Amino acid sequence: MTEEHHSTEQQLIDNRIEKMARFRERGDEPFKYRFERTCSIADARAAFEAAEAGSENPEQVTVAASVAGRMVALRGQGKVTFADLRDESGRIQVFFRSNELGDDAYERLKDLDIGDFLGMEGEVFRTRRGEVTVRAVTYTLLAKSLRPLPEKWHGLTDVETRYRQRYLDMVANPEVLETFRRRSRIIATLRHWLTARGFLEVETPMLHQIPGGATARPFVTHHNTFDRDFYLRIAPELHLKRLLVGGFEKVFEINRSFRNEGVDTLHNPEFTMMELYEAYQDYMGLMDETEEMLSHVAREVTGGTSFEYQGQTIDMARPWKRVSLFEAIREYAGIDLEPHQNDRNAAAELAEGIGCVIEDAMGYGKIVDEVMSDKVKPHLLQPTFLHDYPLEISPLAKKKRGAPNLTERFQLFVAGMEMGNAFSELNDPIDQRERFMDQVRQRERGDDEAQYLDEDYITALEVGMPPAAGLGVGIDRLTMLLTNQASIREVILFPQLRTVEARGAVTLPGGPEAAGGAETS
RNA sequence: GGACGGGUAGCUCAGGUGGUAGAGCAUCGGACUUUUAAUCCGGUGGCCGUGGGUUCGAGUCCCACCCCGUUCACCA
Repeated sequence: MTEEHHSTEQQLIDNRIEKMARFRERGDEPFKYRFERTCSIADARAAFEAAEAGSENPEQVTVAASVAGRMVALRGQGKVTFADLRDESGRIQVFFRSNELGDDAYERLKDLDIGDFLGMEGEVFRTRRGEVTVRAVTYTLLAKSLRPLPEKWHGLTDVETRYRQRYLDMVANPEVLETFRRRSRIIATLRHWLTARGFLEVETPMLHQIPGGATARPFVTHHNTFDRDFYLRIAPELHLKRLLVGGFEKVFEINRSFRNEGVDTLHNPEFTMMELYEAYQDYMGLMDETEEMLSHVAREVTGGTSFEYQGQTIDMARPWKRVSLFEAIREYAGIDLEPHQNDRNAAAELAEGIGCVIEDAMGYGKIVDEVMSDKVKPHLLQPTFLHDYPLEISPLAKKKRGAPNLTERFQLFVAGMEMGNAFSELNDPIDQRERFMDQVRQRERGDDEAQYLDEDYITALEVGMPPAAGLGVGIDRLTMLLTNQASIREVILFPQLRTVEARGAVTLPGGPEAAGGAETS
């Protein structure tokens, strides 16, 4: 052995590079520029089957077709070779025969590998074994694949590789494509439903000077020429409501928010939210609309309102259960926190009595929230609205009519997951300032998730915002529900994982050392 | 951050009590003109996650660390 040590993987790659080089030596560029297909693979199959069905001699039917796709299997058998070709529409068997292609072209099949993209002109026919197949009249290599694909039978199961190299996951596990098609359809359906009802789709900043609209820790980033820090938004809420001040009456945004919190099966640092705001509406009216909208989406993407989620049957048919937060706590936790709104310690004692972990820093609102999360949420399998939340954990919601310690707020739960959050929007600037000040006091007491005072937002409310209701829906979780996935990472194309040292890693431009070096405009 | 499970060939996985690292698929060579997890014959291929330690000897035992998954805590 005179050569230096090569890994198995490198040997497999070297083989393919040599094959690629042979194409070049023959003057056949292994990475083509264009190929004229006459049809997709699914259409080729459909056209053939239609012709066959309409023929008196079905055995003799052939249909001409040019198709292209990735070769995903190869079965050589001497002077004939079978392969499987796949495009986005489906898979079809292709057939190469020595005496039809000629010896030279047939020999060159040896320089093809699984994973290569091929284009071919051929005749669709049915083999003796009954499989619809394209017989190649000519074929051409469209793009060479230089790395081996995962094994054909077991595919790719290693979750880490599936997430880090999603393209391999997609090639090896076609059902992954289906999950993300459905995600796209969920979003398209929502968008269509909203725009059809007069909602205007808008885009508001993701770089915020003051992170607001939610209780969460933000990511910090830095603008060089302004020489100041920005925060990646934790919610679009405050900007969307400024648009109601400005004169839009129905707006929505579907895009990413970022929260610098833990990662688990329900949380990714960047996630997609749909938020909508509707002037002259309140939270009860919005509950009706939420029901209508989401049951419509479920029907559009699953074919019905009833479907399986992780072994449970979920039924999204209207109407959905509506129960006040305190009633739900009485029902599922067996304690009544409602009478203790001015006695935080009594509430804490009751909560601890049923096994909840209550910290000293937690106020009444957080205790209620804790009990709900711990004892109520897991029971809410069928779509359920909990409504009327404590004031102190709802700083952007209007006080409930006739119950000023509560807010007109609801959350939607399905399959034990929080899916949505909504309220009658607080539009009294004096009240809003007080609520913000209360948050600021909580922050000063060490709660780093408490909200910041946003003076400009108060100014906007002072200009005047119409009564309105707003809703946020977690699109990733909605997608989990409607694709029967247990982890949020299965519905995010490129979920965030810890970085590992990449092979051939390069230093990124624009880093601290490179600052000022690269002029880009 | 804690607990539990995992990391062995390109992929999927085996490797009782420590003793030269295995299979299937893929790959390479050969046979084969209707196969489809094609078949048959032969071959190549390994920093056993990383770094220490114990030992004559470590994939295996000990310690630390890295990464992934589940879960608890926190959160949406």
